[in-house]
Amino acid sequence: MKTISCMKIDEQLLQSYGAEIKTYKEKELIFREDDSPNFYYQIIDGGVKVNNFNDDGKEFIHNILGKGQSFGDAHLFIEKKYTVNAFAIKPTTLIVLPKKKFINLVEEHPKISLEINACLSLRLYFKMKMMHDMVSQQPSARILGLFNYLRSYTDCEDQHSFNVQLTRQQIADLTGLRVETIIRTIKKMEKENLLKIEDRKIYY
DNA sequence: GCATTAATGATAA
DNA sequence: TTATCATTAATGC
Repeated sequence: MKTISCMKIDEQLLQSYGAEIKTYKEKELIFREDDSPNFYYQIIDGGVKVNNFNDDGKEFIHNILGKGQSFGDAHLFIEKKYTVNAFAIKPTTLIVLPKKKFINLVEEHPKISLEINACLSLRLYFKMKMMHDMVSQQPSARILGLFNYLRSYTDCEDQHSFNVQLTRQQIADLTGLRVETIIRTIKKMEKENLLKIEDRKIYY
């Protein structure tokens, strides 16, 4: 079966609809909780994390995105405010298209509309799979669930050599576990051949 | 040197 | 068993 990957929208096309290039510094806010979604965002270069904070002020990361990926798209089809924040985690260049123009683009390009549908569906599918693993008490199950989810995003589906480009702290914030638990668990998992660690980098 | 990230040990819940 | 706290080592700028 041919998988429909999450194709980014052609940058030229976006620009022909009036998209702008925006740059963000590390740790700069892109949008915050309760903002009204007004733009389609696609990453040209850099990285973005989507998170929020619980009552104790602890961070929970919902997602970390890289080059070529879009975010916040689901909010453009509904009238709801953001429930999360988005931050640049490194110097980042985005291409940004206002909501109305995005809708125009989608209306005039049914094929792209279908791709966006497939993309959103795929994300939902893997998110649900991950949620299933996340309620597990076993730290290794949560980590595996997260890694499977992350791998589903990447184009390069090289089995066994997917490089997890997250710090252990970020993995902890994504799984709701402590960083020490992550460190100790992934070492155990390496011994069980569930993943590889080379040069402190995690390969799954 | 300083900041960040990773690793490890001790102890409490 | 995991969280928490403290400490130390390694890494990158």
